[in-house]
Amino acid sequence: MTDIRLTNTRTRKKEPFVPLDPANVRMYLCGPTVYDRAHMGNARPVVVFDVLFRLLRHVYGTDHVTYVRNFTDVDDKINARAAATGRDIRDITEETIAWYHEDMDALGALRPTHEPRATDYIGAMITMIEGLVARGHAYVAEGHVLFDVRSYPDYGRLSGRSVDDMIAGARVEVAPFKRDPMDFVLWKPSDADLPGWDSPWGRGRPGWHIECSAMSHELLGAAFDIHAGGIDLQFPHHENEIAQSCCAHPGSGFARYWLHNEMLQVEGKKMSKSLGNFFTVRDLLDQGIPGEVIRFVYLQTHYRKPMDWTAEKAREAEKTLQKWHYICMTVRPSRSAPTEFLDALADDLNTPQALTLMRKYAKQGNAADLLACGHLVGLLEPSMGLWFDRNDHLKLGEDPRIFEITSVRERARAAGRFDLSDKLRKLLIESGVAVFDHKPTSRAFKEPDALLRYALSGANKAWEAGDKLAAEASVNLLRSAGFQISLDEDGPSAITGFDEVKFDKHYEEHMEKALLEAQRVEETLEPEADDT
RNA sequence: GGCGGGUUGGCGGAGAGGUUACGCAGCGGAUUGCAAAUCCGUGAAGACCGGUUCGAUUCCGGUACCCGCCUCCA
Repeated sequence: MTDIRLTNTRTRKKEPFVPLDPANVRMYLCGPTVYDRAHMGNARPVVVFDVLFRLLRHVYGTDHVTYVRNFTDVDDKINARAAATGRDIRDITEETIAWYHEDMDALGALRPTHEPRATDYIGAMITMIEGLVARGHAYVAEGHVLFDVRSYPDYGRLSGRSVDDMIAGARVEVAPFKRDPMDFVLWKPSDADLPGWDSPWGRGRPGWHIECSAMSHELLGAAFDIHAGGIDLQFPHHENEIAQSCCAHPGSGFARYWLHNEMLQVEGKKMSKSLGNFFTVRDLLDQGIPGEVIRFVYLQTHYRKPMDWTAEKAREAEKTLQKWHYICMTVRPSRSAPTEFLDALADDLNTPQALTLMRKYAKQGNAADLLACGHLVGLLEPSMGLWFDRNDHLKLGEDPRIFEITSVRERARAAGRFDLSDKLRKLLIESGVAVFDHKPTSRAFKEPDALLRYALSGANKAWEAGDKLAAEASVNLLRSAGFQISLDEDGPSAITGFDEVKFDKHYEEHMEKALLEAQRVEETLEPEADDT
């Protein structure tokens, strides 16, 4: 069995991963507060811990891993959003959850086993808080219930700070009713305008932190294996979760391995609205950057290092994935990924190393392993590769006409009739098919870009040579294929748009013509074939 | 002020106390009837100052700079 090693923030060490129960490995990831589209930073933990989920399923068995990722759908940010827009809170959270699913699905993240909503667990939170009060770890003050950090000696251990240190340089909110400035709210009163639930302390709502403690307890038990999230959650969120959970369930130990991913930057700077480099996953998807490409970029940086999102990385990733998809088009994945690949992932999720190995397999032409590895990290999946098909990279043979014409071309080339072969190639390219001739064989697939390259360079060359008619012919060809382009005194303009429907129509018409021509060529070749 | 992370060749980005990371770009070459592509080779690094060591980019200490958290934040 693959030995997984993970860096545990709690011990600051890379440790062998030993689950409490190999038949039910349990992990919890802090999910989003649902009031807005997920931004690029939100998506990083989702993707990297999705790889962990996949690895655990691979090692322990698909049915032996329970993965919980919550939705925090009660929070003052949501209330503020509702107040600002006049919308119903439930509308906002429902819509945001649907968006979240759309966007994370696009990134190839598997849905967790459970996606609990905080508002469905208010009762569990109240029970937990009652327990904390009963054990003397929490106290009621002015309608609030507060956690007493001094009652938990290990408070600060996860983040490596002591209560006294924190207070020293701190700008903590010193509410007069707090026994200690670091005490945090478990329950707070709601006025009539705010969402609220009846509780022993009056109508109110939970504070931040308690929802994760309650939900992880309900779904995973008092002790479970992995708790993950962004490093920014280390303090105070995770620290407070530990304090609550360990005090509510003494001796349980709560989560055993704490994993934290480093933060995301954009072009070397912190992502922020004021710098104008703030964007959501949806923004990138809408720009036409496929989710699979975004995922690849995430995986190319180790999760415990700061990651920089750049347009350049996306371009490189897209190129690599194009190549890989092409290589894998006709193969089935090998039964299991190579050991070295699993070892890379098992070594604290070394995804950059894993991708390097995939490059190696691609270079070796080892498509079966490449594909198997891809599936293990959520790449090259049929559902994710849709963008590849959407770009009309259809495999050889998928359109039987391309296959037929290509066969005729191969025979023509074998017979030394390059004139006939070239004629057919031209027809293919003008139809919108990319053609690559190799020694005896040839491959071809539908690809608008091939026509674009061919006609655009043709138009430019003709224009420079002063042949306006030829330039016009090339431009017209492009137009007929759905490319928006104009021709004026300065020559051909840049492409300003692409109409896919128009292209498909163009493709169909030209393909029929090319097929007829191929049949004619075949007749020409026939006698020679018989003579030989 | 406290806590934590980072600093690798033109760019991205790993591992390993001593041996080529790898990818992109560059350069050189091969191959190809043409187009497109493909293939091979190759230079280049580890912020700075000390220490440990036969030997450190890799371990230890310090300095500088960058980033994050300490207040809602993935």
